[in-house]
Amino acid sequence: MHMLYQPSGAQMLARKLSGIGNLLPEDEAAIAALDMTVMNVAAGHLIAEEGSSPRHCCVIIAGLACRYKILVDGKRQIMSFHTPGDFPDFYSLHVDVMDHSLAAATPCQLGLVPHSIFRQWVRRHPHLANLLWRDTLIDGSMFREWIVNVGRRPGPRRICHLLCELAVRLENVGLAEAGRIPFPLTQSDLSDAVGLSVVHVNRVLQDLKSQNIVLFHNKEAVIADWPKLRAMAQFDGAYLHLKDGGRQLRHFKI
Amino acid sequence: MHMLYQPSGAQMLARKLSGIGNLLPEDEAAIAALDMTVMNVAAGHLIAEEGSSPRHCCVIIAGLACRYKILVDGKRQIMSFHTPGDFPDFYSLHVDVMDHSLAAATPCQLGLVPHSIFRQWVRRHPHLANLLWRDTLIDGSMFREWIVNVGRRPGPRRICHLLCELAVRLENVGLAEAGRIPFPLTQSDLSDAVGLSVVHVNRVLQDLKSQNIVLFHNKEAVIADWPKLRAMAQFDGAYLHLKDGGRQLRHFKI
DNA sequence: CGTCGCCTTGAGCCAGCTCAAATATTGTGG
DNA sequence: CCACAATATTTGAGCTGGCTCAAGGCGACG
Repeated sequence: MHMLYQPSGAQMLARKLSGIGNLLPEDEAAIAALDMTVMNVAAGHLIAEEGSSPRHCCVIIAGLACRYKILVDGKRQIMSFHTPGDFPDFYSLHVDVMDHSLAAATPCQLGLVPHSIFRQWVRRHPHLANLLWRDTLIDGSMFREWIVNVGRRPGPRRICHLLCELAVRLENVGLAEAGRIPFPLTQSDLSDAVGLSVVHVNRVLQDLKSQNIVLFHNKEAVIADWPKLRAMAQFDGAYLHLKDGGRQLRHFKI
Repeated sequence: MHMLYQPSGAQMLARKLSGIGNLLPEDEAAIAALDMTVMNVAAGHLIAEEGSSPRHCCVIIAGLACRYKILVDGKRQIMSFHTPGDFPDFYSLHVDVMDHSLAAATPCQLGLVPHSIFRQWVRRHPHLANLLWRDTLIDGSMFREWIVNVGRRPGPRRICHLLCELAVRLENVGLAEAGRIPFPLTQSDLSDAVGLSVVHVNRVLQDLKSQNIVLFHNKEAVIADWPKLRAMAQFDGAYLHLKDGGRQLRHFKI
């Protein structure tokens, strides 16, 4: 993602976790010692399929992944996006069968970690285990906010809200700078995330451009007017539960 | 809830947990030894407020609770309902501040358990801890399905899906019988849960009645035609991750 | 330099909305 | 047990945000 220096999986994981809580030196050591198999997945390809039972969890090193379900009439609903540092199929540790699919929304680099390693962590590092648990609970918070978004916000607000969330989360792992975030999604992905039609999403985006709030160039979103975007979305990032209320963020204060 | 015999909080909790996994004898003992303060909350009253930091978790003993957020324009979105045996503010154990409100949708009886007790459990009973973690992850699964419901299903399907979920979950804790479930919600609650207007919900419900699929009498829903309701909802309960795929259910096979 | 995926635009339509008022139903105090 | 208030449901009518269908433009990539 527009970086020369490519952080490792362990580094991304540490960044992510220290964004939502404190890592003890012992936890940092455990993470640094993590031996993950690196794997590349092409855009659109499955990482874990609905109905399968993974034997490992993946940490996203680079790229953007998403969870989704496909309905019988072919409609798709995306339920979350995952940025580097996330470990979105962690829940397979405690839940036997995937009830949704996980795919690479863009080309992704993943680190695979066998379940057994994480189970060991949980046993040996209770503090780290609590932080992992906290992370899965924050995941739940994000789902709840997503429900609100899709259930009660009109189209434009919905899209703005999603942009706000992505901006804050990306900055939190050091992947956004100067009001500019990687934004490699197609309008069709976006529409499946916010529960609108592609055509409508297109029209809303044009509107945002014409109001000089967000611009899209070259797989990046340039957030030209963060206060306006935030206001339009009625965005309050408390639900992300970042350490210190996200005060360490430079561009996208929540 | 239309029962002469009123199970205790510990009993409901044990039922709930054994519906999603196996309890060891040691776990059952820990649950039975649980000393909770029983408390009643009137319909519509808050159990835990957005922005607060509870020092205890509550177990629902009787009644129906819901999580929701209120938007600045006054719209409300309900993100989940909670039936007896659930412990919906468990996440306050690992997340400092409530990012949504939890309220009694109907008169509720709650058992309050101090955080310290649950923390002790987690330390001393790793098997039980994993089951609690599993429960919070299943909560996440339900949120994801709720996103799909609100994001991509047309109104009637949405409402049917919610009814299916409630039916299965209530039966799972022994609170549904003969195709009949307690259904104490107002149409306004329902509308805030599915993201539709009250008027529209009313019309859909009338339609369901006229097709003889579900009838509503006296705070109960009589599911007159489960296969039809299930088909209408395109309901697949896999996401509830009940033990044995929910095969122990008698009326509402998932 | 063709082709494939994505974005854009136009036009007509409809599911679900809002507003408003009538009619149950439930709860309360006397 | 009744009267009255408050809450919930129902109905009608008109409107609109977002949908679908269909076609055209335009990059990117082999």
